[in-house]
Amino acid sequence: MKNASAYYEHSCVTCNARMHSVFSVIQGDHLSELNLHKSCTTYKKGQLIFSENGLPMGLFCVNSGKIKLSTTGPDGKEQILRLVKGGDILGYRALLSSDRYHCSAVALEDCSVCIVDKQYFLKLALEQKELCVAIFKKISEDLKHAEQHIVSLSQKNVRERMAEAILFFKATYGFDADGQTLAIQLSREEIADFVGTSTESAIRLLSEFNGDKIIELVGKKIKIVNIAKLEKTANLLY
Amino acid sequence: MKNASAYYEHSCVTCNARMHSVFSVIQGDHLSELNLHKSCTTYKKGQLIFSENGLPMGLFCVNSGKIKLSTTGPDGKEQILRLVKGGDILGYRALLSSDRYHCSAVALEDCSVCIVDKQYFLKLALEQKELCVAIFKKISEDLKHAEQHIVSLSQKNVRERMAEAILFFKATYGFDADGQTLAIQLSREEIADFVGTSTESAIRLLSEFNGDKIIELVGKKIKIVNIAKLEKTANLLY
DNA sequence: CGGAGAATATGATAAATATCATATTCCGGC
DNA sequence: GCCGGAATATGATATTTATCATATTCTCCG
Repeated sequence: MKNASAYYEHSCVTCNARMHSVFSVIQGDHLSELNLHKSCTTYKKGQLIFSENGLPMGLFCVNSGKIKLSTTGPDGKEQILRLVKGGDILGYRALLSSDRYHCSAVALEDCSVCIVDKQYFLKLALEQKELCVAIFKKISEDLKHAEQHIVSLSQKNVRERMAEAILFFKATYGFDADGQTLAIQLSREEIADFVGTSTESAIRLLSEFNGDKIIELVGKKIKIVNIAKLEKTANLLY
Repeated sequence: MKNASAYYEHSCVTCNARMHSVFSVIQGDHLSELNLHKSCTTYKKGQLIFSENGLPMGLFCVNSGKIKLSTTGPDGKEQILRLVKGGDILGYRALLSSDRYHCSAVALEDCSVCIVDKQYFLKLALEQKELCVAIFKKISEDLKHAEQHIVSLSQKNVRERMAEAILFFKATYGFDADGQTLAIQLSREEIADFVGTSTESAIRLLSEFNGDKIIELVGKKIKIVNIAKLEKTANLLY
């Protein structure tokens, strides 16, 4: 894979993704100031954006593309912890707690990402109350999701978790134009690393869901054909 | 159990627990102001402090005592998500994200807790930068712990998770005066609800660890007699 | 002090899931 | 277009863990 990241120009003032991000509350002069403290980069599919144990140099703002956040377990197995899309911020936890990254971020498809200077972001977060509130909300949501994930891993079987995962992929990335096919393509291994199961079990479950007419497997893509049954299979609480 | 909570007096200015909390950064006039916006309550062992789906009315600051944060899974089984002690704050996630509680808080032993007025806390958090930073750090740490819990549940077996849980209890609450016995007493069911296993499996594992001379079961209390072996059994990464 | 219900303990069995083995298909590079 | 390695698929088996059953012990309360 050709993996050279490329610099490109993109203004915060006109940025579309910003409007869906924590920075949507920033206006006027602060916005052009923000623009002066960031640079833009593109990443090719598969490329590493930052790495477990690394020190954060800035805050990543995803302009477009999909990114996985994952960490390596004690036996070297990957665990996918979060999935990120345009409008999301990335690497904020390590930044806000003066910690190293505990996840790696890898592009799931070609991405464009801005990097906001660390000091400037921290200053802005403390000065702009609306931004501060937005960050509180963002991190609180991530904590809530993580704790819901804990409950699922702890109390649901693999079949339920797989159904839940498919619904989560849908909630996060939505559908292709057909309104049925998931707009994200993950390998079976990646799905297993999110669900918390073996690759073979993940493959088997997807194949079963296919047989049960809950989903259809179109190449590597997943089409949801019976969402009611999928929700029932997921044994949802929330 | 007699469960009437009692009001009592306790000043923030002289509060010992405060020095280990996010409010350690508050000083001078702000401190006496904080004192005017809080009230103190005691809770008996087993008493509910707040409840899943409830609306937060204020921020809880634990003065003394131990508290569990747990949520109910899809089939009614309890999941313990966090363990809290003196100096910790409680209920901040719902407050910061204008959400309802997604956990219940129950006293594991007699507790004294202060409740800071919601509006005042939010105002103070946005005005006092040091407090804001402390909150960022606190919530970031909780997110990190939650994500480490996800990795364990996903990739470790019950034996490893049980060993890890015992080490976590030790890290959170420490030992009794003998330097070996865990200072927290949980039922086997509560341990199971933290580890993510059945009560019987939890009992069996503890009994096995006892047989392996890793721990000793002194009544309902757990004594760590071979911490090196316990750490090895936990298959730690971090 | 005694008895009832809960908590703990332990064995037997069933169910869920991982692991191992082996095809089959897919896909990028030549 | 075709080759080789990776990804996907599927069966057989082993392992882990939950569930069910039944003692035993503890604890609280009258």
